[in-house]
Amino acid sequence: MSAIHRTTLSGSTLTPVPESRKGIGTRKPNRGPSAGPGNRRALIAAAREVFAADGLQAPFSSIAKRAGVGQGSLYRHFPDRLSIAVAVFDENIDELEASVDRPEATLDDLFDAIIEQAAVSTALIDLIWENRHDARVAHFTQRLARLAESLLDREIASGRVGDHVHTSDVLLVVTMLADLTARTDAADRRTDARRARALIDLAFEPRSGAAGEE
Amino acid sequence: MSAIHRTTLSGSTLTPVPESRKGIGTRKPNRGPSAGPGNRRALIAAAREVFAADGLQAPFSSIAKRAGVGQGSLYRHFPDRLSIAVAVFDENIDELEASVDRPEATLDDLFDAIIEQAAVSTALIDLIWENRHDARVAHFTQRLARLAESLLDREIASGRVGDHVHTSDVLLVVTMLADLTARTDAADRRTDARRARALIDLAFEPRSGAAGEE
Amino acid sequence: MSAIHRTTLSGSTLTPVPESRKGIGTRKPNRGPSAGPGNRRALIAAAREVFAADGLQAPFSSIAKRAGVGQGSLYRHFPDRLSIAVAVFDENIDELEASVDRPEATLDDLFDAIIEQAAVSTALIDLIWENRHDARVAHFTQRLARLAESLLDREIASGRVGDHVHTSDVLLVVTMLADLTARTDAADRRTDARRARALIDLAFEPRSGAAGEE
Amino acid sequence: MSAIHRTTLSGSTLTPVPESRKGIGTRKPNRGPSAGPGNRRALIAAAREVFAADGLQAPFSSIAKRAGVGQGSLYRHFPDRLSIAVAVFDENIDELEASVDRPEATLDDLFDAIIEQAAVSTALIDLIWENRHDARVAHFTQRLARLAESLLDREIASGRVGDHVHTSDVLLVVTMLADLTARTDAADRRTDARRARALIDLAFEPRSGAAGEE
DNA sequence: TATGAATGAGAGTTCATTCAT
DNA sequence: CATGAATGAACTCTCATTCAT
Repeated sequence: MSAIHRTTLSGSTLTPVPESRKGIGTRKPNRGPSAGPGNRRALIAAAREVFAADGLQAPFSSIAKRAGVGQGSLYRHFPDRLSIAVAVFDENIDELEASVDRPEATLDDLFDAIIEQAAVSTALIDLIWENRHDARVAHFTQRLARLAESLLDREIASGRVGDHVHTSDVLLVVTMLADLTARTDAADRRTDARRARALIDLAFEPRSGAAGEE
Repeated sequence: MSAIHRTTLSGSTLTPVPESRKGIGTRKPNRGPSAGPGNRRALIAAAREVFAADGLQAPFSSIAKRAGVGQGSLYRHFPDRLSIAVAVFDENIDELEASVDRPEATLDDLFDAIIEQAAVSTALIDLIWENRHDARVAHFTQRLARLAESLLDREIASGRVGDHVHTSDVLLVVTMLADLTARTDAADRRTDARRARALIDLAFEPRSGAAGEE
Repeated sequence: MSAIHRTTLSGSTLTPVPESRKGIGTRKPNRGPSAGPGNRRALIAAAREVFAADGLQAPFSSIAKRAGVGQGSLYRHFPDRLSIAVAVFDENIDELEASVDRPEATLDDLFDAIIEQAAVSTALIDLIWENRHDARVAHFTQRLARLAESLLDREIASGRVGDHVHTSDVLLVVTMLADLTARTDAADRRTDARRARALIDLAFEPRSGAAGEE
Repeated sequence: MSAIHRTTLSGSTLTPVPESRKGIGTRKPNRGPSAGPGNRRALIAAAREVFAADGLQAPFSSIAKRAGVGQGSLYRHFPDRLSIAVAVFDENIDELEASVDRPEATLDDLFDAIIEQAAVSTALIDLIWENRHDARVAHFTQRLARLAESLLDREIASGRVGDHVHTSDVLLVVTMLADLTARTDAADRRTDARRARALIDLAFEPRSGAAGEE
């Protein structure tokens, strides 16, 4: 009965959205301004789940519903799709930094983390690349770049990666990897990811002819 | 209170005659069945443009409109989104084969051709990967694979590519490349593509241990 | 070639902003949630009229239009045809009970009331019989049965109806009568109904062999 | 995938219509004028099946499809819904006459035959009563009346039916019975029909006070 | 400030009817 | 005269956004 409007081509319906038909007219009491921060967190969490399950084009209202929050509040906190998407992905980068910003972390760790976030990453990638020029987005392209750069420097210094590799290469590869993993369904994911990683390793390894770093 | 929908049979169980159909419609003349093939071609062309401009989720009706064809005809020729997408991409693969199926063609030519088709390729990729298991799609995954395979064999034989590379690697790379190019907007496209190609070359080149270089 | 549907997020994966919504719309002001109950009543009244005039298959949207209510509100209150039909018919049964649930009421009163509701009853009957097994419908089959039963008991006790008549007979007769009256157009309605009632009287009257009349 | 347009309230999908997607463009050869009568017969048979399976509001085109005939031919033979419905029901009355127009036939036989035709009879009844005043329909109201009359006369003469019963009563009863049977689903059909028949018998039996015939 | 109902434009799909072949 | 593709209006249902409470 639902899902008629869904496109024929994408059919992800992971979490079937509670469908809380609690009868019309039972209105949650206005909890007042103090609910603000809590609502914001709930909305971000809900958006993450909804985007993961239904993609970036999921009904905006379903985010509010899943967060247990009024539509109005959603609009207050996040006036458009991009703003909530940015909030979600900001958290994602937080995670990324948390798991990668250690002295002993390697590029491989970054790739692992990216693959880990695959489901949400489809959206991430779509977002990053499509809105590359939006101010709100630019800032986390930079965060990602910073991350990539520090990892890369270390890897090159340690000789595990050739100095022909630039930060932009890493970002390129992150993009591709995220994309690839996100598209692939669970069954093939591991295989495809491994294959891609192998290619990346080959491309990144120090080149024989090069003197490296003296 | 008066009967708004009078029916053909005058009883309410029967199909109401749409109010507007009674009027003197200024409808495009029925060009007859001979319009069929032309319509089909127009639809595919329109779909290509529409998908390229607005993505795979562009209003289905806009395809009909751009093709200058009735909605019904669109549905007759292509009962769902996938079927017209397949038609478009079939043509794409035709082009691909045409430009790559020569004895002297290289993998680089394939990559060039893919990048050339970038705009439409977003959709292509979305399609290929999301409907990987649909019979209609499977067949051109195969066409693509065949293409990749013959090119790869030749490249390996000529020593330009290492024999550690498999057809599936080529397909992976094609996917990633198409995706990347499609997302990138015109300005950065050339730069990004060149960078990605460079990485691919590194990953594909014959490995030192092999008989390749000395 | 130019982007017809620019999206909120500026990327093609996101929801396009409908061209028209940008313009200065002359849309009816949002009267707020307080309009709810009024809307609901208006919708039921409109549905009654529309169903009566055009049958159960009248355009669903025409109900909203006649009620002066947005389509969305119609769907919020009544997610499908059956639910609004049930609401209408529930009111009908209310009326029926109001006019028949008196100590001095007779089966004839019930029949009169049914005939009175004839126009809406076509739909009623179609509904009751076609969705006999739907939970929402079952409940008012029961209300009707209860009504019929209490009337019947009284009639039999008073000797006006034979005890060979069961509640199910009354329901059968109610169905048939409603159907008949609904189909008949105004001119013949009175005649046909009278004739049918006469037959019913004959079928229901106490049988000679029974203890009824000495 | 289909059936979206179907009303929520009616869900009869007995015969799922072959769905002969024989590819677009394979056109049956024009068999010339000689196909006329055969087509007509095929159309009537198809209409009977389609109406029985999907009701009177079944897609007009599905009749042509099931008959294996072009839409144009359908329109040529039967310019509107009523005309083909009339043709179908004419055949029905033929059958009725065939099975009832014997000296030893009784009203019960008529009722049996009507019940037998139940599936198609829904439509029949809808038609007869809604278009009672259309010239094309009037004629078979008459045929039916003639049938009823001759049976009734015989029954009254033989004393099995009271002379308080008129032809119009029989027609009324036929209508009601057909309607009832048509609506009822297979499981309850027998029970309901029996119950109704019992009531009819009571209503039709010779009345005690009446002197009968003599 | 939070809530969620109200609003209506639009997208997808069906189907009556026409008409070139 | 048969065929069946073409046409497009109509109908259903969805969802972004506003706004009274």
